[in-house]
Amino acid sequence: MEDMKQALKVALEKAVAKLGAEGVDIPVQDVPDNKSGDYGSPAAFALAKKLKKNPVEIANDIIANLELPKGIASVEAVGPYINFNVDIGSFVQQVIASDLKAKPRGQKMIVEHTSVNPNKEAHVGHLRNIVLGDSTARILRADGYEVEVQNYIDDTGRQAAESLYAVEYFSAEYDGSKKYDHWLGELYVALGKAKAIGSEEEQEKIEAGVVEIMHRLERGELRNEVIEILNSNLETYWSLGAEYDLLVWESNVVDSGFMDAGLSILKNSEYVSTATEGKFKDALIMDVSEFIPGLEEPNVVLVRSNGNAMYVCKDIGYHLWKVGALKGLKSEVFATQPSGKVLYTSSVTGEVDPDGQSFGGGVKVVNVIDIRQRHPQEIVKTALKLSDDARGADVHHHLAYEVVKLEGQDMSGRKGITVAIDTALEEIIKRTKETIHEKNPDLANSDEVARQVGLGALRFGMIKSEATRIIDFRWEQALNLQGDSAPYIQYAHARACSILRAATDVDISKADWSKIGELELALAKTIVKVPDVIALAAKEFAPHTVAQYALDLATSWNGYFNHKDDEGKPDTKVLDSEEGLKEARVALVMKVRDTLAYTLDVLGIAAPQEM
RNA sequence: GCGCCCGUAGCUCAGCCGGAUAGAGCGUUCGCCUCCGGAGCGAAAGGUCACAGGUUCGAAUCCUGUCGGGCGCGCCA
Repeated sequence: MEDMKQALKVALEKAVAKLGAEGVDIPVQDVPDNKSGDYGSPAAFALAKKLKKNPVEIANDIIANLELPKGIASVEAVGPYINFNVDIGSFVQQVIASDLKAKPRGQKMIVEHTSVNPNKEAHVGHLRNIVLGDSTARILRADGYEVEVQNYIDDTGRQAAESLYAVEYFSAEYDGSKKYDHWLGELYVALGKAKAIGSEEEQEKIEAGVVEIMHRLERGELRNEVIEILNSNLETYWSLGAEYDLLVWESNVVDSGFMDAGLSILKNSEYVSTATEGKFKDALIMDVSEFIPGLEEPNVVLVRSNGNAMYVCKDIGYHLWKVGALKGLKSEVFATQPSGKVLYTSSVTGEVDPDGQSFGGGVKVVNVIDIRQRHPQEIVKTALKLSDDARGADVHHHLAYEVVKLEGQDMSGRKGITVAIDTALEEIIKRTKETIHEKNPDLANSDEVARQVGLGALRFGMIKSEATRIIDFRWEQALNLQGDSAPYIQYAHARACSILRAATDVDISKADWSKIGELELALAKTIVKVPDVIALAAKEFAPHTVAQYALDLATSWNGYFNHKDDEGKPDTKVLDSEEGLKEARVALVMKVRDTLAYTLDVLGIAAPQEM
């Protein structure tokens, strides 16, 4: 059905060819609401020079030579524009019958998101990452890709070490009175404070303690301690509806030899060399100047002159594995997630691709990482290019998102100036419960619905605008359940469900499509855009386009629902419609409901039937 | 200094691979439940699309420059 524009394009190109202008690309677009026609083309403008005629004349010439494709009722020239009217009945009927979902492509995309340091509770800055990543994964899946979601666990980093040392330093004992990661986060912040205000000896003591923990982490001695934190974090991620295929631990990337193997590969590149003189003497450096603009220094250090590899080498090794240039990451079952999907984890004691799984080796990797990490991401990307991978630059996409501020202020996990995801979710669900109590006190499963609506609102706020926008997290705004929000869309869906509950005895096979009109057509024209919207969002890794579309569709449906005639009386009452029209309208409402639910699902937002 | 991102209504944002009068939400004002759900709908008011050039039949959209704001550019992670 989305082929309508394509069909018009072909028809126009044929007509244009007859006029002596072959091989011209003819655009077909939506017609603005105030003009007559459903689809239109400004083709005449482009041909004016070539044919040496004025556009209005050309438009008429084209129309004279045009064979209307099936489903088009009429064509007219509106000034220089060529506008088409579809056959309303057959168009709407076809939209309703069409499958809006993409076919499988047989290609695997690897999406890495979350990747929160396992040392504290996740906050609303991380929320943006998780929601963006999870939505992107869902969009890619909807566009026909197989998607493997990975969550990278930095188990050898300083942050985890600080938190674990803080427990020791304060001789703290976990008593279960609060969530483990929250408890640990407080100790982490307290340790930072103790270090900042402590005496020199105290600072040295803390530093020595942290370093010792780091060594133990590197030796893998504290895996269980990290798992405890991770489990606590996972509760949060799962509560958001995010799930993963594989946890990849940094220490396992090293154990698997990917870092060394990656360096071996890179050493074959003419851009990588060991400096024999100058400030990088004895260090392994990579010349990135051809690939990354805006650097004063063209070289980046991969291995220090003392022989220690830079952090980015681990990332390079990991990514070479992601794209299939390295193999052999061992893994095993880690947990069963809320949906029942099994989560695997990298592990030295596991095996390569257990249970018939096939991890890694994606045609493309998408990394959801904040925009400040752009530079190291560029280095990884450059390394992939230099690794002789024929697919070149396109294998790596950094989905860079701007930071989240808190009431206009910078957040800081280190200083504890944050709002935890758990807290935000709890608050918004509380607010939603109040709203339900007020508007629909008899709602049966109100707790679950409140969770779905509250979570939806929270997620939607994170993806409704472009990733390149700074988000200012403000409570007043976050707790608002009206307007440009998920509840608005969910409400539209619930309304459609409400009608359909009362329409169970309607036999839609008795629909008389000749009875429907412009109002139904407008709705159908919005519905039919879904595949294009999903495809564009997948191509550009832009979840916000789906969010904006969902709002459009809900608006379109709400407008239809509330439509009144010239005397101010409702004229779109589905169930009060005459025979034939009623059935057609019910069929359309079903399509609206399904499409709203589908787009919400692609955004990871539930569509309750009542709210 | 160089590079990247952002600048559209009072505020928060869509629109940006060029097309017809620049669209929402919040806020303000007015109206709409004897009508399938008012978390909704309709209307009013609110815009030199930062500024200046350029390309084009046509520019919020593409190019150049300027001005504001943010971020990045380490033998840190």
